[in-house]
Amino acid sequence: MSHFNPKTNRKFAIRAMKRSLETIEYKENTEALAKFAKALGHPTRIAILKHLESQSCCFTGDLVDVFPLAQSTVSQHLKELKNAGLIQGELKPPKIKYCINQDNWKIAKSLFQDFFD
Amino acid sequence: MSHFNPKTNRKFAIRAMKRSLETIEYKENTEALAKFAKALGHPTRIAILKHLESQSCCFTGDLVDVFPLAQSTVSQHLKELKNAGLIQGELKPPKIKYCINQDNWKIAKSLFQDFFD
DNA sequence: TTTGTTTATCGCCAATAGGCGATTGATTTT
DNA sequence: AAAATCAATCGCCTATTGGCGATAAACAAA
Repeated sequence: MSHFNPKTNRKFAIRAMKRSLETIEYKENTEALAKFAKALGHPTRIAILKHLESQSCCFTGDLVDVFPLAQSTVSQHLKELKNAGLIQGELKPPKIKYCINQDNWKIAKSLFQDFFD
Repeated sequence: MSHFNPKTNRKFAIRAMKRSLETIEYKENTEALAKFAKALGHPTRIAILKHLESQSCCFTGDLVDVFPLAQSTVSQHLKELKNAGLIQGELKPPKIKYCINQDNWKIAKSLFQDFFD
């Protein structure tokens, strides 16, 4: 089936257009995995997590010293890792000690494992 | 150490400001892992890869039928997966058959494995 | 109470991502 | 040669990301 576009003087295919306004239904693990992956999708955040793994825990300020980034930028990355559930902050006033969230870390680990067979 | 801001009538801390215009040096694997993770950071792309795993291979059109997304949108996701090296396209004119790129898949798998201990 | 220390948040900006319809280009089929 | 099929790309739009400096908020220390 085709139609004619007088403006361009060309044929064009009729296509059934779609709109994803009907929010897509994914299998449950799909979105969880994508969320973890997205949080890991920046080299600075990978590096932060590696640092937390080796140090077990650390303060925001420690990371600011490690990376050539503004304090606000580091804080923003920490926020994203926290929102994804990969880390957690413990108040040690006036500092905050960040650690890997072991429960979610295990979940993420197994989601990636399953995904890659 | 602190200074005084006459505009706001407040003290403020002096902070050594940083600029990351000096492009950051990460360990090699860090950026590779982040790149893979970024490509996996969208549920549609996860779903596409799961589909490719189960079917071994498929055409763009098949995916357009599976997802309630426009053909151009699906094509865009495929492009990103291809750029990340996770899939590859084989010409079967006039179609294109997409498959998992097994070599890079193995690399990604081991990077994630190592990362999660 | 004031000062200093530490971290989060705000406002701004530029760049990227994600979605779409329309179009193009390649290739088969008729 | 003409028509149909298929996938990539273009242009457009909006939303999100990533960076920064400045400010605010919380608390310890003096």
